[in-house]
Amino acid sequence: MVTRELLSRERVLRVARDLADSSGLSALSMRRVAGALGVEAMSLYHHVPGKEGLLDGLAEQVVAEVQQEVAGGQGDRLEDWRAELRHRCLSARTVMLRHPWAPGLLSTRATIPSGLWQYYDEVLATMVRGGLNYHVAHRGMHALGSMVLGFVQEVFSPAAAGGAADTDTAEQDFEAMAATVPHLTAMVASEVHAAGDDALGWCDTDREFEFTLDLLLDGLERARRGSGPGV
Amino acid sequence: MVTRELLSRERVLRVARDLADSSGLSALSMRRVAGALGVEAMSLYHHVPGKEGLLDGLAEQVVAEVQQEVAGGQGDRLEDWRAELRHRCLSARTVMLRHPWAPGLLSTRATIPSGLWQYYDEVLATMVRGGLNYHVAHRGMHALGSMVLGFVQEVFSPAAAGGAADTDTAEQDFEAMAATVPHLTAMVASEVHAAGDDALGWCDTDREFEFTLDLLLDGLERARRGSGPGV
DNA sequence: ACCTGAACACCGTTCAAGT
DNA sequence: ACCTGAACACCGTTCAAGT
Repeated sequence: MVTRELLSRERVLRVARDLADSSGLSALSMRRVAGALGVEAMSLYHHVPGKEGLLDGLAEQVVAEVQQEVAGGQGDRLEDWRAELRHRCLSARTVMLRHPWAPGLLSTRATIPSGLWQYYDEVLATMVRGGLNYHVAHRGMHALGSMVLGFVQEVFSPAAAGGAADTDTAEQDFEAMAATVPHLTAMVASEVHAAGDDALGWCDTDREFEFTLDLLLDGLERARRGSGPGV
Repeated sequence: MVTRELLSRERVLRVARDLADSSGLSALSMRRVAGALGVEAMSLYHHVPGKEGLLDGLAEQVVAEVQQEVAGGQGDRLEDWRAELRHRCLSARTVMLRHPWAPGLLSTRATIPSGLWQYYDEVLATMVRGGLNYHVAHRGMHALGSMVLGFVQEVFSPAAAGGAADTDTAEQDFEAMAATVPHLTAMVASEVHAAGDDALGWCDTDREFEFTLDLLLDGLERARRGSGPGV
């Protein structure tokens, strides 16, 4: 009889990632992952809270991989904020090309992978360091959207996943947030204050959408006139 | 006994859309759709080629709905290309807000909904009419990406859906394309010619990604200096 | 032609049982 | 504690049978 390596959350997620890489997301079943580990499907439940939990773990793993890629590409932090964000987007993109299923996975998660808060806080910090005020930075976050994750989409729309949006969360642990994602917290505070009484309007998605749209259209107009980024 | 309305592809798709609206994409099963129609699951196969075919039909239906929204919003074609594209993006967006599952569905289809070719041809035509040459227009198509569909993502990455990319299709029915999507055909021809010997490089996705990225970063830099679109 | 019942090969997950 | 077998409630789809 062969001494089998012990099962673990890490081992389950690693095998799941490899299976997705080789056969696509749709081939990811509990039974299939278990099979690849030489184990019964039910054994997975001791290391992962069900299928949805496994997918959440996979999403977090991808975010971590992006962070590694960003850090690995260069030791020092780039001085120019645009260069830094550019590096981040391109690094993220190589990760997404490695895992073509990742954008689809990330965009359908009902809950945001925990590591992503920190990631976005870093993106925001880069903008603020570059001299963007919170308002412009806020729009910048929407505009770059999931470009900082290496693909183009409004990353998380829980409604799309079939779940209801949880609007309370943001306020709920506001203080806990301040410690771990200081820039995001400050931005939200600043934007809510600027919105005045209309607290719900602090993140007017329609307006963000139009901002991004105009950014692109204006850029294309400049390219048309031959003064855009290297064509 | 009740005289039952005859089943039809249209009726199946309509009920499927309503079911997705009310319960999300994950609730869409052949058995559930059939149940909503008061019929057995197997009956659907006479009007729709399986589950995947039903989802394809749903995707086409959404594209058609976008076209209707674009046309309904205004009788005449807007004179300014930017205003026209802006109208298109915002119209598409209201459709996506109506069907939150649509972006996720569209982005995971293995084959492109047929109506979309025409739609994109119209977008391209608008750019060309506006004075963008094919090269800039090509980049514009990538930059606006799925914004013209009301959400932000590189729309179709068949690889993400678990299927292999079909690189032959584009050349295969090139001549048939010329009739139905003249602008797209002309653009492809122009870009392939410009790429010279490196025929594979006519659509260098990496370069398109960077172009869009720089468009956004440059726009944000302008906003930082206070000269961007209305902040 | 259109619809159906039974059947097949899969799912995710629960639960009581093993070690 | 960790893993398992059997079972349950679901899937998509095939196929022979009905009308």
